Amino acid sequence: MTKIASGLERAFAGQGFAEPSVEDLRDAAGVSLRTLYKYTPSRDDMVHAALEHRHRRYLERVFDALPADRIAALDALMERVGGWMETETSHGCLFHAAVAAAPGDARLRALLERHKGEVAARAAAATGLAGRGIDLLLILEGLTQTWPLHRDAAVASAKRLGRALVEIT
Amino acid sequence: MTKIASGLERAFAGQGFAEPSVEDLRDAAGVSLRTLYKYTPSRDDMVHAALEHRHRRYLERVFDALPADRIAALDALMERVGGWMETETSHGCLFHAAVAAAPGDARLRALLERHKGEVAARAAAATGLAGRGIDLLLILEGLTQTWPLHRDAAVASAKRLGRALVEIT
DNA sequence: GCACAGGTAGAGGGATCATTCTACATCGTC
DNA sequence: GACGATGTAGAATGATCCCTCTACCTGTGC
Repeated sequence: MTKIASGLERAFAGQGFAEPSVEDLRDAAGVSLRTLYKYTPSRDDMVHAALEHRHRRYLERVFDALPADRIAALDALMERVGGWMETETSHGCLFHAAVAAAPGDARLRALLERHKGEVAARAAAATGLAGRGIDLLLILEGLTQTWPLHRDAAVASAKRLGRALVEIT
Repeated sequence: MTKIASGLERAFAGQGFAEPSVEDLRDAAGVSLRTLYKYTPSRDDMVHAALEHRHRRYLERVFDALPADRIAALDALMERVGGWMETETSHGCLFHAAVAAAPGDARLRALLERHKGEVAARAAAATGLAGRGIDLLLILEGLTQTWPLHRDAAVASAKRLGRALVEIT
């Protein structure tokens, strides 16, 4: 159920992965404990479901229908990530936070890898910078991490670095 | 006691912030529970002590005695961060991980802010790129986050972006 | 009108954990 | 060689948490 995943995502994004108890998660999901455990049979599964949901939402919101022009696409990309941070999360990347909270969970690590891989590929495709996926991912990661402290200045910095990357390509 | 802080740092870096029990932390610190609680009266204080210790070690290892030449300093900076990741942490930045684990802790957030501010200032000073602290911080954050997945390719990418930043300055 | 699939509310078990407290050992100093 | 400060070992406590289970409700197809 997407309503459950959506509620779980909101709870983890707002309170982190350690703090919310399963009863908090139940309230956020808006279902009973029994139903919650039916779709996500353990707390780890709740984390997983929340991240799967976020993955889809992130890709859609950040990469859909970017401008065709390369510079415009880069600028729009950075602005959308800034906008995502503004409305969706107060601090950093939820996938990295999840892995940091449970460093031993291989399933989570695989999900992180898949998420970042797809972000890099989509960024490279959207800007026509084939083979520069890692550079773009590095800028996006840097933006995501510095945004909470520097806000618009971080977005401006990411745009600057994006342009610089184009110039040396 | 620096021995306690050092052991705590090692435990949190290896197991994350949620997993290790206070008894695990006691073992890592190499003292008794009583002594541990004497110097760090709560588990939160243990986290704080570990991060203070890491802050000092990081600055020393990454920024001490960098080359005078700008490009050489930038390259060395990226390589040192890569080396730090290699030996000191398997995943991401410990300060961000700590804040992600306890999003409500204002003391932790202040420590993160201080740490990142000092990193940005030192990076700008070491490379003579005054006013470009945010750009450098963004690259360093991006490197730290992408290193676990891309290793040497992440370091190479950070060097490339550092050079590109110099070219447009 | 009824049976049933799937929902809610919420109490309870079993385990873990942070913190405190008691009892004993060690070591430097006079 | 005795004393006080400081350390160790580890049990006890009180709370929290994940997960299961019981008992009851609701809506839909026939």
